[in-house]
Amino acid sequence: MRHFPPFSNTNQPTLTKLIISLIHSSKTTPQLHQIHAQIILHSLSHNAPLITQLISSSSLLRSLDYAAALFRRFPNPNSFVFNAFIRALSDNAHFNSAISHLAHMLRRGARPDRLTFPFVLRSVAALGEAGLGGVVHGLVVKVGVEMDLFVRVCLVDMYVKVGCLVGALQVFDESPERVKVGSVILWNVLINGCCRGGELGRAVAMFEAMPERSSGSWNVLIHGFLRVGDLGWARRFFDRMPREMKNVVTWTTMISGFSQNEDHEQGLGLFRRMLEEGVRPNDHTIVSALSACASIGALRTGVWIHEYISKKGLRLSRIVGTALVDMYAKCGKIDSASQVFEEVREKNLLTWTVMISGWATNGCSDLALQCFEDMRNSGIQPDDVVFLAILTACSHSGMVKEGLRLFNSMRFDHAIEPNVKHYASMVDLFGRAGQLEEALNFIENIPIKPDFVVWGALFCACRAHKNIQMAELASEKLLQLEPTHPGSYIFLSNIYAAVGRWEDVERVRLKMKSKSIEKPPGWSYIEVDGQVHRFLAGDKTHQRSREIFTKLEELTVRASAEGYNPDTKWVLHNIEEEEKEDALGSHSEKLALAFGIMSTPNGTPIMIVKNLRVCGDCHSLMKYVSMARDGLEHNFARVIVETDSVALKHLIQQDLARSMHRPSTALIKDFKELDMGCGKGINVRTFGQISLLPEFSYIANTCIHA
DNA sequence: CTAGGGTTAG
Repeated sequence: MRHFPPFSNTNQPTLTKLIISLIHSSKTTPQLHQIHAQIILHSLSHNAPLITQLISSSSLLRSLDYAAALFRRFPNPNSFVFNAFIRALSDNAHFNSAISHLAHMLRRGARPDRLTFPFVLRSVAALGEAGLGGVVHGLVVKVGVEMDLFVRVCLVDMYVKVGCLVGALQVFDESPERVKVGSVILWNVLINGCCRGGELGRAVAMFEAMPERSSGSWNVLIHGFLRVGDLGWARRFFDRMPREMKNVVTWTTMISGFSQNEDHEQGLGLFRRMLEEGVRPNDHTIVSALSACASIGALRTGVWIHEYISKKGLRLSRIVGTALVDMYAKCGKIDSASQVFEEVREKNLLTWTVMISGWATNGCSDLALQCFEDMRNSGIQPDDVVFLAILTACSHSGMVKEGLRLFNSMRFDHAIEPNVKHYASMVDLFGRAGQLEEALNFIENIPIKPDFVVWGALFCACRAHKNIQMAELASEKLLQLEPTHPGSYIFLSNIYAAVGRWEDVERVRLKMKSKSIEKPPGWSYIEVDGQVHRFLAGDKTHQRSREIFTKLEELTVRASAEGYNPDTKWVLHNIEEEEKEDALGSHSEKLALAFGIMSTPNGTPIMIVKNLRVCGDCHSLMKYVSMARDGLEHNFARVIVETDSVALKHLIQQDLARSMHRPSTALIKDFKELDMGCGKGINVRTFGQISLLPEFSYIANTCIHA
């Protein structure tokens, strides 16, 4: 924009219109600066419409500081200027400020109108301030704009979001009939409110009663069912929804909803169907699909989505890029993750966090630390989550000093108050390194109440370093904190088993039984030709069940011929169940792997063991991985273990992830076996991801490369 | 006299 059109002989209204259209077409803040300069040159800086437009455009371009400067310099802002600025504040999450500018507006004698309240109400909703909501509602009535549809919609929405369904219903009921009939959106907002308030029955009733329905109504209701985990009803309404009404939002809602309810396969199935039906995915869709891939380790599907993005020439946005990095990292393809990471322009904190924890969980602690340094050098301020990732990297690789340094730097250099997860990570850091006294001392000095995970970390360290007194102390705490958690008993039993106190093992087992605490069954997934199959222990429901069992028998025979003897020392014996499973030889992971081997003689079985609960499974699992490798021409198998068992996390982490860092020393027993099974020229590589957060899933990948 | 807009995919 070197040359401005000759303005001298243009009259003012035309000029204003011209400049407004120029502001509209601006794509960057510097362009706005140029236009602003011209506005000043033409003595138009008191022109309210122009400044209004400049404020909203700079807000759109994320330059709130500039918008604020424009607002402050404007001598007597009228309601237009105020409205634009309040909206800018609300759009940029400055909710308190947005609300206080309404008061400011009243003091300055600018009259709020039907376009002021929506953004103030949105801010109130975001803050969840029910009391403030009532005050603003009062003002709406006082100013006399409560019959405006836009305002009403925002009022209802506000009441919904501050958790006041009664208020929302009241505003809706008070709305004149013509408004209710004419406005689908008012219904949608209220149906959404009923869903959020957990009143699904009411939501359906309103849905059936409304005069006409557009896509949004269906989407809101389907989303409501998905949010409460009712996949069945979500599906029923989705199927009932007319085909031409299903838009990107509908499909994305379904994909991410199914995935968030742990049905990642159906989520991905829906994604495929969506493409078949010719609906174009957007960033939201891609991210949901990728996150489903990451959860179940569906690498092939993930790669396919990556190829789809490239093929369609879609720009690798920051959010999609971040999702891709995460997917590759969680599927164990850390080199691909790193490659994509380099391609992402304008990385933000999340992008860096994903990459850093990717390095950390894939066993590359020094690269994680390096990445953290790079992030700081690029001027991005770390938060509590990055620190958790980086502390994990330290504890995985035995860098106690570095971990302690970072922990202190977090508090003193960055003023980030550690939370319970950081404390757990520190206990893990000391404990893993064998500094048990330091770990215990640390727990005793933390300012908040240590939770199950903190004591669990100490316990696992005690077990690893065979300190039975401290282990008993820890497991006592665990039992106090979670008396019904099977893990509490398994912990205690394990430590007794480790030192051969079998009568104590039995005592714990009986105690557990008398309280009828049981471990829930584990299940396994395996991806074959991009299709994910799921198995339970002893599962005979698979179409090719007979073949699978035959294959499994063949593998079992071979395993024992190779001298495979399950080491049950670490297992909490649930005799009946174990015997049953062993007799059938049908642990879920064995079934899955047998199926994988028989289905992909030349391919890459990727197996996912889900919700694994018993420590011993890990052992047999490793054996089967090595067998899978034997059974494959390509000498490559991948196993992903997902569990919420703290004990198992630590076992796998110690047995697998650790040995990666010290490949030459102290290979754990499982590992020796695995190593032998692999034979010459095979490079065994393992990596584990540990999360100390119980709500996070745990994934350990094992790769055996030729 | 005039500029500016709402719900649903975390």
